[in-house]
Amino acid sequence: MRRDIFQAIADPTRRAIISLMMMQAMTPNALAEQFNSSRQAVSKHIRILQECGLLKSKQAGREIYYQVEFKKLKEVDHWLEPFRQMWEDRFDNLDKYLAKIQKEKQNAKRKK
Amino acid sequence: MRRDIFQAIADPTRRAIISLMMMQAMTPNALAEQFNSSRQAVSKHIRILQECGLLKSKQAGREIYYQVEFKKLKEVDHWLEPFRQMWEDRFDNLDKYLAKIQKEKQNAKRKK
DNA sequence: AATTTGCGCAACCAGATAGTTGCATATATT
DNA sequence: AATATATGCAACTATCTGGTTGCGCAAATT
Repeated sequence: MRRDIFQAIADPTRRAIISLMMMQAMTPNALAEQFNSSRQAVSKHIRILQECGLLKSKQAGREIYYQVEFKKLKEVDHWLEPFRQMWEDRFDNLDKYLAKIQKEKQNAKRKK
Repeated sequence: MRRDIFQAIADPTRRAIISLMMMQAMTPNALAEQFNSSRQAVSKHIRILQECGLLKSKQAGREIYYQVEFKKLKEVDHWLEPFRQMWEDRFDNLDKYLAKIQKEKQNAKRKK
């Protein structure tokens, strides 16, 4: 069973959960009321988010408050890091690359 | 069929493809050689990446060069944006929040 | 012209996933 | 003590996903 953060945020409902819980911890019931989903469906999402470390919980009587562990999102941010400069580069190197390939091929032919 | 960028980068093979193609465009065959996966498996990943706009292609003879459209990754970056300050905040507001809830409940009781 | 190569497409399959339903447990409320 | 509430867990189901296999087509090589 894969259970990494990329997998966790792939689901739109789970992303919505994270957004909803940005400012405050919430209980499963309170969360479920915000969606059309059933409590159990939401609970399953909570479990997945918790298993990958994106949520932590705190029991308060019979209620359980869940809170987002934002630090975990750094992993996504870190993965994006090397690409950040790429999407700022204006130029399109594909054409240049193809031109280079083309030239090499012709050189190879010539040698034969 | 869901086909958004979060779904696309959820798969580790697809993330590896994006990383591999960071510096240069590649053909499906060249890509497949870098993995244990078959050409068809890789081709399927390529299709998914293309469908969500993360790859664009250019035919060169019978070969097809694919290149990452890094700008598309901005969408992920943008989603992370509001959380960025959260993971820098040191303090844990869950305990404060619970204390507040607790106090409110006791006030409610007292009124009765 | 015949063969090889690079590629996409469609059908099929096993395993994962999201959701539902039903049940058990512990804490509040009455 | 009896009931209501908040929650988790397990079983079941439909759908999605990643992979394989087989095929066809177009470009390159012979």
